[in-house]
Amino acid sequence: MNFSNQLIYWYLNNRRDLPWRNTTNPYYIWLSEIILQQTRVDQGMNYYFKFVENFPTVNDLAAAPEEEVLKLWQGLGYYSRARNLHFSAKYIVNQLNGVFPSNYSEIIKLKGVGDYTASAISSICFNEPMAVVDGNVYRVLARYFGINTPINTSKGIKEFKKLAQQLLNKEDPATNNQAIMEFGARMCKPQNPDCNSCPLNSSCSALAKNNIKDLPVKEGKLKVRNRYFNYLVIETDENTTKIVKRKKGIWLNLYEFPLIETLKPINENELIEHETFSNLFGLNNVSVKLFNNKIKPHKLSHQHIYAKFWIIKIANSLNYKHSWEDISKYPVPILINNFLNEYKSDYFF
DNA sequence: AACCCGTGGTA
DNA sequence: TTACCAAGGGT
Repeated sequence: MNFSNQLIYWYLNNRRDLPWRNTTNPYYIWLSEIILQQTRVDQGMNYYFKFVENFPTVNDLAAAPEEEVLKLWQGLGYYSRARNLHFSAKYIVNQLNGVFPSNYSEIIKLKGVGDYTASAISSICFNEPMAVVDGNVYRVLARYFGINTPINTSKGIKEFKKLAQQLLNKEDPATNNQAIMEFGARMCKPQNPDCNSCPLNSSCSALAKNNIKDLPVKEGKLKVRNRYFNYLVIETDENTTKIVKRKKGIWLNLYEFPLIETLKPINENELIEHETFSNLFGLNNVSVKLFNNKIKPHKLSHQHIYAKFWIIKIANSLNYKHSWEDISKYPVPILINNFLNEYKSDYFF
C-alpha cells in the first residue's frame, strides 16, 4: 500500500464523527472550513452549531446584518473571517443566484478562501483532485519525507503543495485530504506524536533520524508589540454609557468603550490632562476611578495589550445613550466582554 | 516578503 | 511562566 492509501486505511478506522463529516453541502463545508482556520476542532464546534442553526442557508447568512454575524463569531478571534464570510455570502446570493460555486477556480474567488480552503471544499464537495496543505500536512510530510525546507517561505509553500498533489489519491481526494489532516491532528501531533502505534513508523524519515522535534522547519520569529489602552467607561446619572465601533486594525467593526491609547502606561493625572480626555469631557465635572489596579496583559499572537478601565462618572448624559443592557447585543472583543462580566455581572447572568 | 489579524490549549 | 501553535488569508 502506498503512502496515501495507508493514511486512508488508518483514517477509515480512526476518524472522529464530526458534524461536517456527515454532509457534502458546500455551504456547510465552507462554514466549517472558515471556522476551523487556525482553530482547534474543540474550540470551533459550538460556533459551527450556532451558525448552522441561525443561518441554515447561504441566503439566511447573506440577509443578516454584519453585527449579528460578528456577535455570533464573538470569542472565536480572527474576525476578518466573519466579515469575509458574510461578504462572500452576499456575493453568492447576489452575483451567483445563490448557487455555491462548484470548482476550485471559482471557489477561491470568495473572500476569505485561499488555496487550502478552496482545495478542501472542491475535493470534499465536488470530488475535485486538489490536495489540501494545512499545518497538519506540512508536519506529516516534513517528518515522513525528511523535508527541511521552511514551510513559511514561498519555496516551501510550492514544494509542499507539489508533493501533496503528487501523493493525492485522485480517485478519492475527499477521503485522502481528510485522512492526512486527521492523521496529523491525532497521530503525528506537534508534540509527543504517537510513533509507537503509527502505521508509517517503519518508513518515517524523522523517526529514523530522531529529528521529529525539529520538523517542520519554520523561519523567523514574530515580534510582540506592547500597547497601552485606557478605556473610558462612562457612568452617567441616568445609568447610561457609551461604546464605539472600531474603525481600523484589530477587532475591526467590533465595539469597545472610548479609547485613549498611549505609548507608555499612564496614571490618573496624565489621563485627565490628555488631549482626547479634555476634548471629550471639556469643563464637565467628572470623577475618575481606575477599575482594575492589577493590569493583566491581554495576549494576542503579536500584541500584548495592557488595558486600564477608567470609570468616569458624569452628570450629563446627553452624548451617552447606551444602556448597559443594550451593550450585550453588540459584538465586543473578549477583553471587553471579560470586563463587562466583572463589572456588571448583575446584568448578564 | 513581511506583517497583520484572536483566542485558548498544552508542555 | 514562557513558548508554541491550531483544518489560513489578506495586504
